[in-house]
Amino acid sequence: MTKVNRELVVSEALDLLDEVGLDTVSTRRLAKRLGVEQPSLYWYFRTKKDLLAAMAEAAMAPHAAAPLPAPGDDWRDWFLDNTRSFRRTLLMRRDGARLHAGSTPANDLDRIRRKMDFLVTSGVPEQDAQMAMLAAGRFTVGSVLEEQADADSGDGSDPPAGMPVIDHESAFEAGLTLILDGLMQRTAMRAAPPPANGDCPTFR
Amino acid sequence: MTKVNRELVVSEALDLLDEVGLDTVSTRRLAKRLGVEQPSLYWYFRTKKDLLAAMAEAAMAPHAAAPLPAPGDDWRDWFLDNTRSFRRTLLMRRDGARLHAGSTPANDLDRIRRKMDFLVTSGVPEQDAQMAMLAAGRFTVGSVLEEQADADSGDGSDPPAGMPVIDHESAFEAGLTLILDGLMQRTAMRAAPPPANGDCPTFR
DNA sequence: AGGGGAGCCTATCGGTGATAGATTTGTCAA
DNA sequence: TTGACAAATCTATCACCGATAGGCTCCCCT
Repeated sequence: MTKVNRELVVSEALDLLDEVGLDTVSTRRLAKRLGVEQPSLYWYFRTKKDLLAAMAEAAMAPHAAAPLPAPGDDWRDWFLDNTRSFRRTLLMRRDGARLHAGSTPANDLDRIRRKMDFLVTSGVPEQDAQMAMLAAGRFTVGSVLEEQADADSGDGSDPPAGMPVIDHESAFEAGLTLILDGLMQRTAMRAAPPPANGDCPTFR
Repeated sequence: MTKVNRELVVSEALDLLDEVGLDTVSTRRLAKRLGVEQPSLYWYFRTKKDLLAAMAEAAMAPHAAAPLPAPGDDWRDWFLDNTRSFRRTLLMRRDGARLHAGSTPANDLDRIRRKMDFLVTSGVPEQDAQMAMLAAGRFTVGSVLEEQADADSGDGSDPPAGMPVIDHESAFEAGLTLILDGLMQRTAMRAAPPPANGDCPTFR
């Protein structure tokens, strides 16, 4: 067979995840798919949690590969796009949010710092920038978690009895807008305390 | 023994959860604690997922028992307190957020409607109110998920190497403030489009 | 040539959720 | 009083799971 290695295990594990869902991913199923016996996997990973952590990190590759903000970019647009990219990446894999939340991901510190620096340079107070990034991330995880939970559980019927069915995309965009608007307000308050003209700042 | 019943099973299961954590809650451990053999539990619950769902609902009792908003209340204060109550309830049980997120909870439709009506009556546009409630809930779940993940995984060392350690409570309050500020801005925009006087609306 | 590690194997362990089917217990009617 | 019937619990067993112990094979480097 085509030589097993750590990367291949993770890649095949992610494909298996898409096929059967997180609860059904087992070392035996994965081993069978790799044409190998189950204990062999323990050569590459000390424990299943380690495997899941590697899967979680690999699954986030698309978001991690996204270009960092350039100096000229509008920080508001970037904030929106960055959060959307995070959501899209979580949605790419079945149970992606659960996979991500289940592992304490080794944050790419340097990347985060670059993003923070960009916001601060753009005029966002450091504290506010940090809190907003955190909030947007947690809001996104919570959102995708529910979205994927809905998709997983049966889904083959008509439960919305009197409850308005909500579009996940719209709900996400609405929440994200709330966060950004809140952040802009704080930013504007520090930057230009009393707007001279008579109208409320619209922020583009 | 003191007669087993469905409620007792759930109650004892929640105590077990606090002691050993979600991953270690097994039907056998629970049975032993109840002075009963493992298959007996299947008289009360068709499946373990059903048991977990019942646990999740019971764990939310404190939040569900909180008083509904009264007509005179300030909707901003209520929005904050309601979200805080949700968070506090999730934090009361070990792995409370995972337990909650794992089950598609049977929403108390009537209660939600009452809350929505309160916001709308207070002058918040219905669409905005709905989106903000949703956003706050998802942000809260995401926040507590990470907070409890931190608490669970080891915790016995010094990982913050160069990364600023963040206080969960502060981070939650900051994010919640962002959402509320965003919501207030939208609300004010609809209610009083151009503020006549020269200063930006501070919203109390 | 052969030492040694990388890579995989077999065998097995204790634990898990779940089912089948017998057995006890409690209650109410004949 | 007895008998039926259902609620509640039991024993026995399944298939599967993550993990460990220890052995075999092959290939590279000296």
